[in-house]
Amino acid sequence: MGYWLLKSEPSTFGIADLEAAPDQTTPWEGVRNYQARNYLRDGLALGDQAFFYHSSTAQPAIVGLVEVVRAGYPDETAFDPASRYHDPASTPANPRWYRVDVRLIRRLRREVTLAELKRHAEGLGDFPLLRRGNRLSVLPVTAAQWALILDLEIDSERSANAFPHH
DNA sequence: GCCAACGTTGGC
DNA sequence: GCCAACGTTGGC
Repeated sequence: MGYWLLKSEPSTFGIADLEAAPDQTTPWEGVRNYQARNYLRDGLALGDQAFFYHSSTAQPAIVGLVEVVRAGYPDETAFDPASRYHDPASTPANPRWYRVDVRLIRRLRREVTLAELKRHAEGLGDFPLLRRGNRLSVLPVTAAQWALILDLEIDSERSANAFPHH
């Protein structure tokens, strides 16, 4: 099973919006970056899990867990001139952009903030979210990173001790 | 194909 | 609101 991190600005679509959505499920659409598109089209598989991350907000943080309930398929918002995500270069015959459907597994018991993740940078290893200048809105997470972050959710001190600095 | 201009992202 | 990072566009 694969693990991922999905960014969203809570002012656009936050964890509360997902909670309120029918079946707590939403298409993850509007992604207009090729690398992120490739992950959505080719990487995220049915049953994969992902962190729901709030970006561009006062306290950037991982706030929930979601599951992929439909693997990559064309993002039809690109075909719609009325959509903010419209892209005339994408057509039904030759779609340029893709989306997946995700369903909420649960909110985290507490938010795991970006600042906290940075404090555990050493234990997390090469984590794309912490890379300088990172702007990818869909990014892969290793099984070890997934497990460490879920430990942080429960007990940040214990997790810090489990991955000590020198 | 190069690269300057421009737009967007996203932390602070 | 600022600004660094960086992807995209378009002239040449």
